[in-house]
Amino acid sequence: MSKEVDADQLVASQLEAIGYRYTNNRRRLISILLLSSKPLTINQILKIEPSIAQSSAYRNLTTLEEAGSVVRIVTNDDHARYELAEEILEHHHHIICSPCGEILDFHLSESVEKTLEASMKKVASQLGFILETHRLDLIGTCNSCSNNA
Amino acid sequence: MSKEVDADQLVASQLEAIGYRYTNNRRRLISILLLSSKPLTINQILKIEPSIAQSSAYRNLTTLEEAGSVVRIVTNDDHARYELAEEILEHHHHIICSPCGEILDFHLSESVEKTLEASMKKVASQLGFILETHRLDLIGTCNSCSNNA
DNA sequence: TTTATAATAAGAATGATTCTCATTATTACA
DNA sequence: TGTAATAATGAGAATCATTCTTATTATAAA
Repeated sequence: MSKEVDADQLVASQLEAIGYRYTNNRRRLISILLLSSKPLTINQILKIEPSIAQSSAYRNLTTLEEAGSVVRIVTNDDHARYELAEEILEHHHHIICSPCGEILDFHLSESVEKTLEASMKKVASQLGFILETHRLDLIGTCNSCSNNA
Repeated sequence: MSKEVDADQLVASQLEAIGYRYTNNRRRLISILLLSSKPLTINQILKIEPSIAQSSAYRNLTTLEEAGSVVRIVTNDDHARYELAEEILEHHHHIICSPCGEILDFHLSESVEKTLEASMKKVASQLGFILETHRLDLIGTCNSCSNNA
């Protein structure tokens, strides 16, 4: 009962819920993201799977985002990156290398996460917001950028 | 001894440090950001001060970012926003309305902030990153978008 | 002042992303 | 099992925020 199978079924039902099909291109995109441990740019995805047309990749990743299967991440780097939604990957955060734009995932301990969540809930209600989710990004310089400096 | 004066002097020295001048356009941009309680898009800034050429606004905000006076914030909304750097505004976080892209600032209590910081330091060193800063964004729906839904 | 350099404004160029449209695949159902 | 209706695809055109170019103007140093 691999994680891959679960993800596949989940995505299938998420697409179906909004009247879309789980086509070969979409399966391929999900599988690429599943094998990657970090968010990927469109270019990185197309390098892995050159047979998908660029316009289809953009269109399908947008569709998968609407379905709630994929998340689009933008940073100051000018290429957006895509990764599987937290429903598939588990809740996590990003550490971003500001020189090269590379993004890695990490997890906070459950207790820190709980503390944070309580504070955020309070803040959101004070400001009249309905809270959907939160995002914690660490910004810094990765090992290889440090060495090439 | 207003905050405005302090900010002005700080920006002046930040620009000087990298060999740039604190011109009228740049003063105007800083003053607009100082009066705003939230990050602004280029369009919002130009609406407030239409006499600044769009290209100058982009160029100068980039210059001010290099100087460390201003921060550029990108979200999934496709207009970047600018606000004064934390050295001027104090450390804070953002709550973002996903329907309309609006961003408000908020603060976490010092104790929560401390807890977070300790965790982040650990994570960064484990991943071989030199940590610069962090960013916590709450994503949700603001009051007026809730009402118009 | 004169001279060198920085800043400005206008518009052109760039490039990621989105859109268009003709073609192909898939589903529903007769 | 075909056929109509609809969704997905791929190629390239279009869009639009941002950056670049260039000629001109302002500023600072000597």
